[in-house]
Amino acid sequence: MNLFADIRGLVIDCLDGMVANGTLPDGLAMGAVAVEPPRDAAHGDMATNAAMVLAKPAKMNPRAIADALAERLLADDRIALAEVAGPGFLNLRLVADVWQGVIKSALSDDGFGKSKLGAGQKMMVEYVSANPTGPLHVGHTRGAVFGDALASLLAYAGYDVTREYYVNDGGAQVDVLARSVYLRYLEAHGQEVAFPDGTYPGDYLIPVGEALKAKVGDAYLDKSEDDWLLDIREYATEAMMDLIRTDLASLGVVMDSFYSEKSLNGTGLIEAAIKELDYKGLIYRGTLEPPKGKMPDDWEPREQTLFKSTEHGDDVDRPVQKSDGSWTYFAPDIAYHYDKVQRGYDQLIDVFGADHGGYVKRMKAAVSALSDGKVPLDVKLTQLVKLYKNGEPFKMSKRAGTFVTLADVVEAVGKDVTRFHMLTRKNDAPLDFDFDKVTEQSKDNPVFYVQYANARINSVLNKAREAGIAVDDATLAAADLAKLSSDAELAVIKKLAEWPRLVEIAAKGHEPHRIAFYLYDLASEFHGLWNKGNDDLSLRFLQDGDNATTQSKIAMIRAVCVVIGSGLGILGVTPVEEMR
RNA sequence: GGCCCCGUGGCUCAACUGGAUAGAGCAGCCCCCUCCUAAGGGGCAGGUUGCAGGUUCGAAUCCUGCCGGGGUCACCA
Repeated sequence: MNLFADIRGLVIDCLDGMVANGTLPDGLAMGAVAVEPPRDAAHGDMATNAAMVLAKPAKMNPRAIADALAERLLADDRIALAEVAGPGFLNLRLVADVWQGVIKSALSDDGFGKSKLGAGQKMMVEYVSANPTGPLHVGHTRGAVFGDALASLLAYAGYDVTREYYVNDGGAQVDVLARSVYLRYLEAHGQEVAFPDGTYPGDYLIPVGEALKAKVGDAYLDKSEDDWLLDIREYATEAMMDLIRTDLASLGVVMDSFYSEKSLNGTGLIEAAIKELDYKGLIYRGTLEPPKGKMPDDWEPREQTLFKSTEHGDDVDRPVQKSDGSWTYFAPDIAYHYDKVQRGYDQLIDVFGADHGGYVKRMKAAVSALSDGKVPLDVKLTQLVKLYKNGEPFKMSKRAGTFVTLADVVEAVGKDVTRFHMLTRKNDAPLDFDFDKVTEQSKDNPVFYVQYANARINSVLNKAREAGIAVDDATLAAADLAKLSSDAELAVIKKLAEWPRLVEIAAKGHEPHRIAFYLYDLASEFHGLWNKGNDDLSLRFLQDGDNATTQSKIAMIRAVCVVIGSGLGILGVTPVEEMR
């Protein structure tokens, strides 16, 4: 049940009726007609902009449209009041039992708020995709949390979602990894080793070197790189992916698939993708201009194979082959996205770190070209995470050893806090992460605030059970909900009614942070009502000696609990039943 | 210099994608605990949405130009 969608449907029906009897002209586009919660509760329960959007195309006075529309709406028994306000808004007030029905729906629907918006469209969310050369750090953590919550949100909104990780196991960086592991392997054999520039000196490779020794013994000692590079690369990459999978699991992130870059090499897939572009006339040999304004010292003109990405919105054409004929990094990426298109996805989302911002236009150009503009690609960039400890910012530095990994973060503050906190900001806004503040148990910590609401509800449920009152959902859904008629209670119910609509807005915008903010608002309504019970005993949830009223009130807070559970579920956060 | 993102009370951020009087939290001041967890709630104060134009019934939101902050910029991935 989506009350706002229902009422919008009613508005559209009324407008159609007005077209049918000649009040409105034919052929009006109704798409912009919206039914929204008002910013100010004094304006009523819902507002529609129908009169204002239609005034111009209909060449009519908005008030005339609004008046006629109001008359028709009032004929519906859900509408208690419809009045024209401001520049032509039509403010609606609904009869109380419509609101009370929201609770029934929340307690008995299978997934109140679940939407069919996506209509089963195939959607791929690619995220994390960190190089398999080491553990995940804080930046990856944000991308992982964001991508994962977005995927869950889309699934909740009715899309058929695949979560995929693109494994960059085909480039030079995995050779570097292999050499670094080889050094650790020598070290495991008791040799003194130094880590020259261009190798990874991190401690995390020590156990990999030791494990390699345990596996192959001295087989690679005193051998040239040609003898071991491929084997060790394979071995080390697997070890790193195990590490990464473990990191992700500790965050509650589970991918549907890992797609290997290496699997594109030597299989003709890159060639096929480039050929497809060539077929569309988008591949040519040419020489790029040097970048404007900033001339690299060692710039020299080179003839390369280029992709005419400018025809699909990019600023300059991009090389797919280096001057020596080998593929650039971009080529397998094109092939990978071509594969996504061929696998039949209707929409693609890539989640990148902000440092990949320069990559967005060419990737979109590639997908646009390869799908003939049919498959939209949305690239979401997650901004920097700024770390604080004791209120002081501290920089991450590999050299100084202040390298903060995903595992560090999860260990310090836990999965739930990490996830929720990272979703309380839009993806394109920088995020402060203060190790002390995020675990603080107070109101300025949204994680806690929402969890506390949930815990309070559970506490009341327990008390009710102890008092021998039935509080299972079926009983509650059948309670006499007409008893919920105070303004304070209706305010909570109205917030609940927004949930299905909010899910759709968040899903359409690819904006999971809206879920976090909504949950905070909902918790706020709940805490407010709770406190009103201190002054006005009739607002307390447990009404001594009046089980029927108690059950109706508990039905309401149980509905809050259901929505908090669904919302936290989307964010990947476990609701707590008790604070401690 | 080109491109991308950001600029909203002292601080950190929202604003339902163009809607009504721009909302929360923190910090400040004032109130509310014999009572379902006060780990909470209520109130006061605080704003020319970086600046200047434009588009229209209507702009924090869209367009143009500046200013400031961040990211990124050929044969790296």
